[in-house]
Amino acid sequence: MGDTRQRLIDGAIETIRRHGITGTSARAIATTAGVNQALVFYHFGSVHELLEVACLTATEARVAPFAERLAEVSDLRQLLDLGRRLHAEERSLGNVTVLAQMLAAAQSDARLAKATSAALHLWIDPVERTLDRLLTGSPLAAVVDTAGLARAVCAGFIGLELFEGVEPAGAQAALDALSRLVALVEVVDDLGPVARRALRGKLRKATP
Amino acid sequence: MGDTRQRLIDGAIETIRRHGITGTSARAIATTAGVNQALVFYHFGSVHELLEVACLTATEARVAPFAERLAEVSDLRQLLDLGRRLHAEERSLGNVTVLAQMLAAAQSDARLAKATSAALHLWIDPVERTLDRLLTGSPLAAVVDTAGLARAVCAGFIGLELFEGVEPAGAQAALDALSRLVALVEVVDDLGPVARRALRGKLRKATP
DNA sequence: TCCAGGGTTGAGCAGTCGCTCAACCCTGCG
DNA sequence: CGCAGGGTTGAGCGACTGCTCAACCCTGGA
Repeated sequence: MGDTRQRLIDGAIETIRRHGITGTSARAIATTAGVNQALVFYHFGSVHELLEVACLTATEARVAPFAERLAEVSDLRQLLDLGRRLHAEERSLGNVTVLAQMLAAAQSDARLAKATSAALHLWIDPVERTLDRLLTGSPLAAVVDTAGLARAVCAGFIGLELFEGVEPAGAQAALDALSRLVALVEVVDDLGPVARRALRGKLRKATP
Repeated sequence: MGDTRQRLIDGAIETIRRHGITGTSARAIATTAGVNQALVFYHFGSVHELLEVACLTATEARVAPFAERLAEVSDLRQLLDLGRRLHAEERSLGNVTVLAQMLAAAQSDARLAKATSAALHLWIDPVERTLDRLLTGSPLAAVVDTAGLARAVCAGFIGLELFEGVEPAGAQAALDALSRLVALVEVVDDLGPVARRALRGKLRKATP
């Protein structure tokens, strides 16, 4: 019966969400899971192990619907709008609270860092692949590093997730502003040879 | 004698940096400060209070050299390059570890959230003012919300700070990619009436 | 019917947490 | 000199931490 195991994973996710990493202990997890605290160690060996599994599980669940819709995205602006809608319409879909909290905890725990990195790439990799797809054939492809850009996009999302706790309105405003910025980039892409020549010239002399 | 008080603040900052929020207790802070643990409560009343002061102090110290150089920035690209250099040349200048960790902890503690928000604005506000200055007169000013954009920029920095622990190379790549993206935006700004008309048209039909 | 074994339980261990407190040192003022 | 008071100390409180363990329930096979 994997029932208790699953309840513990769900309990861990729920506990991190509601009380942060600092408020997440074996007993706290077991309580929200409605289960005896000794079962944490019977099923996972340690709280660390459970947290790792929980982080991966939570991230996988959040990434899934996002990755599906990524396939339908056909330009940069749609990509960002997708993120913005996910963030706005349903926090349980778009948010990355668990991952953000785990990243903070992983900062001082090498074992957690490895598993958290894996979860992080569940976000980075699909975004990077989508960027690769969108930018092939575009003059942007020559100058923009999709790997770096994907990391920047994910870092932004994670940072905004942390803002939510202390300044709820700020996250949405930031996403809106970004959405408009991306529209500008696309304009460059639309403008034809004159703009592209200017762009290349500018980048040549300005890029380090 | 404000000596002990200051040592405790420095100790708190150092402890958060080295061991994260989860590894930061009154005893741990006192130990790295070389001071008796009871002094935490004598000088600050509670660990919460000390953490709040430490977060504000650390953030102020990091913001100061950044804000100085902000005055010399004359376009968007220089702004991002400044952030990139600060991040690269000296972690103790550019990084925002303490703030990132406090934001994570504040997620589940309303009292911490207030002070952390204040520290957060030590970053957001100068960036927003600089963006306001850079964009006055530019056609970008009409479409880009500087408040939102400033939050997006800071969120990106904070997210990248968390990346550093689990994927050290990723942060720099992300900053490089962003720097190139901003160069594109400036190209739009340089291009004259044709591009601006296209830009306005695109934004009109695409902005929700 | 018995028994083996996965799953579960509450008690409890050693250690740490935030925090308090009486006792102390040291400096400066009357 | 005495003594008040800011600053400091180590001990210790109750609560909580990760984790262990013997005892238990329950189901399935012999």
